[in-house]
Amino acid sequence: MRISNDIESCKACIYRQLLFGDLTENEYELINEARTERIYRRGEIIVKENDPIDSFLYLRKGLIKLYKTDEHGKDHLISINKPGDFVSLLSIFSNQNSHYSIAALEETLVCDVQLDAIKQAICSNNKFALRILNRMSHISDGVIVNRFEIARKQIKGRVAYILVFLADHIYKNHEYRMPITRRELGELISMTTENTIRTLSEFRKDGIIEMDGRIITILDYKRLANIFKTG
Amino acid sequence: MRISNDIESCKACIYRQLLFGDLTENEYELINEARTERIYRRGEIIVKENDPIDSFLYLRKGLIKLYKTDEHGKDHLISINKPGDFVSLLSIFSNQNSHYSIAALEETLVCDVQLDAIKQAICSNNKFALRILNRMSHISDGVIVNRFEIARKQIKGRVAYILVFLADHIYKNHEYRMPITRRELGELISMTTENTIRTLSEFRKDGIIEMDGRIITILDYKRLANIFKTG
DNA sequence: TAAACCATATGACATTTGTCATATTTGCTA
DNA sequence: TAGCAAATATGACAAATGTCATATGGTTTA
Repeated sequence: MRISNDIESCKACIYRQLLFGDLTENEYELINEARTERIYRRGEIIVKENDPIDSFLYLRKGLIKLYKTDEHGKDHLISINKPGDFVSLLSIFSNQNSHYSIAALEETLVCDVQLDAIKQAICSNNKFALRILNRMSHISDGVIVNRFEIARKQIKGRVAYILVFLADHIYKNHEYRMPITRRELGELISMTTENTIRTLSEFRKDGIIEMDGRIITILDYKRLANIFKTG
Repeated sequence: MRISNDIESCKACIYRQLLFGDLTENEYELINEARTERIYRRGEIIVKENDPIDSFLYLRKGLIKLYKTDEHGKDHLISINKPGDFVSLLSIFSNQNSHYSIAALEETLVCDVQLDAIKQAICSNNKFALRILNRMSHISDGVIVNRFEIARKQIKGRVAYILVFLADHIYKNHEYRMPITRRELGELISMTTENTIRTLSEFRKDGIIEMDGRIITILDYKRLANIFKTG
């Protein structure tokens, strides 16, 4: 991880409008002074489970995984998030330590705002408070619906769901570089690595996808979407 | 469902302190005027998936299930909640329709506050805004951790998890009347009704629990907790 | 009160998923 | 660049879970 000094960049940041749009100049300056920018490389851990929460984090660029580690040391992914999903909101404001870990899946730019500054802004600006509540509703709903969709499907439906999720929501393209290993994909859908690989191979043999290492190409989107719908 | 007229009751309500404790008399009166009390019998639906959200709901008494219905008409339970879990917060403030249904598992008293009044209180009282954020963090964290615990276990661990959850969190007793059918229990742990029943029978044969219809008695809490820990 | 329906229960068997073994390829580091 | 560790891949078999059939008891409703 390295600290960035590109403080000017935030004047053009999408969150300036999306999240901080209602703040006055003064309030915005307050936030900005409590803010640091950090760059993480693939694989680096941004937050570790049980870390105390004293910052409000948001992604400016990149991709992260949210996960928990069980008592045997096995990881279980909860979600994959891109900028726009304010993941750190989930445990924030509960005055507790984080229930989750966060790690970078690719080069990721994270903004870190001291929680006290955010709380101050919430107290001085009511529209901002409502925006935070609104974002939080969206994010927790998204995570719960995702986990629900996975829980009720069998392995083919689960793999198809993730492949379509990455194509539609993350990369907006039928061809993309898979951001996680097969093992992590298994950890995301609560299946073993072997069966996850087998299912991908099956999709390849059936002509639904093409695989060249990490590069995935969805050849028959309709069929894939149907597998994911019927479970 | 019937409307209650027991408006006086809210002076002694636990939420008066827990959630509304920071409000001024005026703000509290505003909330109170936008409030209705409803009583639901076991089985009645409180909120239906896709209903527009225009109220802030909280349970005063009783027990509810949060669930989604899939395209085949099969229900999937997301959680079981008692007073203190403000479930309606989950989708609220997102300006959307509900992603979930809510139904009463026993006679349940629900307070319904017009969302506009809540928003007004958030805008006029900053401490209240932080309280709402705090509650929301807790609730969504709770649901996500629950789903995570279930996803990573096999059927015995899942059943044990729910039996312990009901004993420790809901009834605070090793003997209780199971609030859901075996089918609903299966829907909660994402397993078939048959295998859910089989697992309960196995626990009974092994002397871990006793069953008399709906009445469950945990005989060997230690062993049950161990099954739920080891998966 | 009888009939219909649903919840509980269990067996037999099919299907899905996990485990273990093994091989090859990829990517990282000394 | 060689060597090592991890990722990808596949087969054989074991274990877990689902499906279908059937039975019984309880509850609701005509």
